Amino acid sequence: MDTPERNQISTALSKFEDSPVFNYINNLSPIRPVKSAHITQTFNSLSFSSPPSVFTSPHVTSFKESRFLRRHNPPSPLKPKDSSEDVNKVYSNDEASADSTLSHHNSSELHESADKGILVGDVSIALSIEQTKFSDELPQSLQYNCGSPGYDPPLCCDDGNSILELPSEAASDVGFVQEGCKTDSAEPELHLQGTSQIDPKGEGSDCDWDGLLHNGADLLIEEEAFKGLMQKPLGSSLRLCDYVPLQQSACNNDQNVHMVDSVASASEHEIENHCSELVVAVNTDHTQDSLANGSFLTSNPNEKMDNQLVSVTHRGIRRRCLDFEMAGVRKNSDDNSNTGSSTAQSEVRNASDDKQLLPAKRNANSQKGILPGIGLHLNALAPLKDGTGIQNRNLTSGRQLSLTNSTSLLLSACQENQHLSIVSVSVSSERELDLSGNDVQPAEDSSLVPAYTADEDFNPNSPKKKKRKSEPVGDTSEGCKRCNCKKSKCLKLYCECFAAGVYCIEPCSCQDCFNKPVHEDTVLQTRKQIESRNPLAFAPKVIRSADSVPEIGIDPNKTPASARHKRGCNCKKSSCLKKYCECYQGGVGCSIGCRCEGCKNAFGRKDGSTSIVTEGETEEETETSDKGVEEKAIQKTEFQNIEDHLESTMVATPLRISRPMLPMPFSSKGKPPRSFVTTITGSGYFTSQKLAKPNPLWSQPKSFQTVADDEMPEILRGDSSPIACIKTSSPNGKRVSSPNCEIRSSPTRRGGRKLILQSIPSFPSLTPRP
DNA sequence: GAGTTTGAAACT
DNA sequence: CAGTTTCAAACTC
Repeated sequence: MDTPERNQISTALSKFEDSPVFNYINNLSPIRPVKSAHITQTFNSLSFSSPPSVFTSPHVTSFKESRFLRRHNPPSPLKPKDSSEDVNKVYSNDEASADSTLSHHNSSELHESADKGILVGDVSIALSIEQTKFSDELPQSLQYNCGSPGYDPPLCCDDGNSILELPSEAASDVGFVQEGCKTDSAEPELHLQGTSQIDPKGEGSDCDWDGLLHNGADLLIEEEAFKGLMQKPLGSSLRLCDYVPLQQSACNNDQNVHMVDSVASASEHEIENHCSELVVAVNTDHTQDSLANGSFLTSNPNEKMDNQLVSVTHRGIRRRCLDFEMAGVRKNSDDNSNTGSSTAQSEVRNASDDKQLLPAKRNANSQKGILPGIGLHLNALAPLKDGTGIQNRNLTSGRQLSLTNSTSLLLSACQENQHLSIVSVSVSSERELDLSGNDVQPAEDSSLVPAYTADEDFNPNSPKKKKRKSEPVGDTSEGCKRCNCKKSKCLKLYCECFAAGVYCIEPCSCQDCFNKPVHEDTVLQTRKQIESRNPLAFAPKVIRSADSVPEIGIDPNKTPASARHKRGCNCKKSSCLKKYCECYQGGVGCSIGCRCEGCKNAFGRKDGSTSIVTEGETEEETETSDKGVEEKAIQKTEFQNIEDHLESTMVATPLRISRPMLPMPFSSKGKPPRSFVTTITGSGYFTSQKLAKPNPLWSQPKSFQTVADDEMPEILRGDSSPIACIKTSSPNGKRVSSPNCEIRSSPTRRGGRKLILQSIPSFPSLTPRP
């Protein structure tokens, strides 16, 4: 049974990998045939699982990783490490000493693996390719882990094997393991852990664990969560403890190990989804395990063992918790960090931790980034003009996965950005690519420099922030500076940052700002409220088809103004010739939807004469009435297309928290224009915040084109109603462009087929909420 | 930097 | 839905 099952299991695991979370859930159910999971398989599965977890909460992994990194300063060189191991380490760290030995290996390995795993997860989301890579790597990593130089990989392998081999026990254990592992692919980890546990590896790790425990709130949180889980399922928890000792006492306790793993994995899975859920799942797992391994439960001589178990469980929990925590942790961290800079805070924490722990900040960052992905990125991104730059770098770096890269980059780049990175990641690696392309493009180049600097800064972590602050990158300076809200608490659309879906950061001069990661909940709630009123509230105000000219499939000419303001302006005194006019500010011509008086918008007048300035040309052309009509028709069609894209994209993107803010150099001040610009390209949507100022008229005409690249703060989007994609008529009857749906501009916006939304004649049905 | 203008956002 | 108020950016000095 065992051996054959093992094979099956392995295959099954691979399957699971495909849909880790779901699989995991399934696995949780005892239904699944018990399998002695092969270590390798488990590893693979783990790796795979991680990706799914990523889906749930990629961020979490990142955190874990970061933590691990910290912990592990020493070893992690092994790239391919089992996430499981890492996880284990983490958990072990929490608890401790006994596990520590194991944790060591694990930790180091975990770090890498975790990172990878995280990355994988992210990647999986974003890129299938990356996933594949990870999967590939994972196995290797696992191997490495097992035999990883630093750590005692072999042991793990052995353990795993032994476990598998174990007959009766193994069967039961395996079953558990499988369940747990399955989803997370924790098996490998478990095995590793078990092995590690068995072996004294952990010793070094012990220290790490301790450090981890100390490390940070994250760890603490995890631990707490873990503990809570453990405790809740008293039986299970006890079991764990018991098991642990047993394992130690009884070297073989593969079962125990399995148990742990299973639990951990299960917990992890759950964690990914929800902490509470995780806990429950864990409990269940434990119970099961305990049931299966009654002996283990009973025997728990050594706390260490318990620790191990706990650690193991923690791992799973951790990850999930991490993910889960990410939000919470972030909050916490944010709170902490917030003191300094809201966005940076979390990053800082992580960074600090990471720094402490290890050199591989990247990983940590990436990890962090992943976790945080939830939401905050906006800030990170925003401040960045850099964001783009970062992404680019990532891309350029071509590290593992674009996602990972992006995440890592974001993280590194923007301390706060981690969140962003996540988002971006979630979106897709493609974006990054696109971004890179886009970013690279024109306008931002100028900004890029600063951005890069910022990025670099980010990499260094702490320095990043400083640099940012200290260095106002050209664009960034502006970008950095965002709002100056005094009464709105930055929780209203008055606040540019909030409106842009970005957290306020240091550069902001706002007072009583609540638009910080610390107040993420508040921010999200507020957003929801606002969106409930106006689904497009956070949508880019200006939808621009990519630059009309280049892009197109559509005649550039036809697109008078490359873009249109979603609602249209209502200018009375500015004649739409000043930034008071959102249309003008957005570098787009006024359209029929505008209620402006005396429109003289250089980009195009609403009367149709709108000078449509082809973006490239920027100049307004006098309108082409003909064009106007055609455009409208086109726009409609395009719009629909766009909507489709948006919808698809929206759906795809879990959270759009982050918007990379491109630092658009705006006019003199250089602040990004209020309105976001959304460019729709065939490839994707990007919404840029204000950053982009398309207008040539503006300080930077290029920005326009390039600007489009800005990604909307997807975070917000995510939060924001999915509606975004949908075009809706504004409440006012104004046109509403799909805000959220940001189409990622292809790397080459221009080049890409663009859907030009310009003026949207009407958003008929789609408008969800007028 | 302070004050004014402007129009969007929010409120009624 | 319209009118009013609030708000913060844009602008001016």
